[in-house]
Amino acid sequence: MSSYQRSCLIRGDGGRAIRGILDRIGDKWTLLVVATLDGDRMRFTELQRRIPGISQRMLTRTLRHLERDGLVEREVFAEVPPRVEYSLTDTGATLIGPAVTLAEWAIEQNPTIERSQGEYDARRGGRD
Amino acid sequence: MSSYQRSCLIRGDGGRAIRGILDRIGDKWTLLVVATLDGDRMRFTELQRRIPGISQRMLTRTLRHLERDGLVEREVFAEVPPRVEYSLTDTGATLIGPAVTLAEWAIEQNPTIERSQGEYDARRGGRD
DNA sequence: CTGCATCCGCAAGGATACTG
DNA sequence: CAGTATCCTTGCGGATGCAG
Repeated sequence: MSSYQRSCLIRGDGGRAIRGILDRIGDKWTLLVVATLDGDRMRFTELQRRIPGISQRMLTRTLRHLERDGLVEREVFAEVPPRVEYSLTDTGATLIGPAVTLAEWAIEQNPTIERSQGEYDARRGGRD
Repeated sequence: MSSYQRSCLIRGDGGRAIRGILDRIGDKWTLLVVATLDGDRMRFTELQRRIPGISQRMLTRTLRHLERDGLVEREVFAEVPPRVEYSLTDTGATLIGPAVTLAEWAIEQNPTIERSQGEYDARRGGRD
C-alpha cells in the first residue's frame, strides 16, 4: 500500500481521527506519563519524581484524562497515609508502539530538521 | 525488543525528542497539511480548498513552520497574478509513515476509548 | 492570488496555597 | 501522600482588513 493511499487515513473524515488523538496525546505531558508507566505500576509521588518538571496539578490532570480514556488504571488503597497506584491498561499499552515510532522518527530526523531551521533563519537574517 | 525497552526512546533525555516533535506536529493543522500534500504538488488556494475550516492565516503559518523545518518546499513563480506551489520534501514524506501509524491506532482504539469515557462520565454523574 | 498586520477570546499550563 | 482551589501568564487560533 503506497504512502499516498495510506495518508487518506489521516485526512479521512476531515481529520477527525487524527485530531482526536492529538487532542489526547498532543499535550505537554501525556506521552511522558504513558512511557513512564510502561512496564511499571507506580504511585503518584514516584511518577512525579520520574518526570522532572511536571507540577502536581499537571500530573493530576494528565492522569485523570488518561483514566477517563481508559488508558491508565487508578487503584486507591484505604490506608493512612493514602496510597494510590497507577498502571497502564491493556489499551494504554498499545499506545506505546505508535508513540515509539514517532519518537524514532523525531530522533532520526532531528539533525536534518535543525540544520534546515538554521539555514532558514540565516536566510531571513534574524528578522521576525 | 520489548515495549518497555523501546519506550525509553520516549522518555529519553527527559522527553525532549518527543516534546520537539509534538511541538512540531501536535498543533491543529500541521498533519492535515502534510497528509494533503502527500503525493501532490499544490498551490496555496488549492491547499486551502482541500482542508475545510482552515483560515488563510493558519495555513500560512503552518506552511512557514513546515518550510522552516525542511518538511515542505515552497516554490514561487514570478508571474502575475503570483503563483506559489508547495510540495513535501523527502524528509517531509518520511513523516507520513509514523503519522499513519498513529492514525491507525486512533481509528482502531476509538470505540474502546469512547466507551471508557462514557462510563467514566456516568460514574461521576455529570459532576465537573 | 498569496499573503501580512492587527485585534481578541479562550484554554493550556505554571506557581502557590490549602486540605483530607 | 495525594490531591484541590485559585490566580496568572502565555500563546494558539479565529476574524477581519489591508497590500504587493
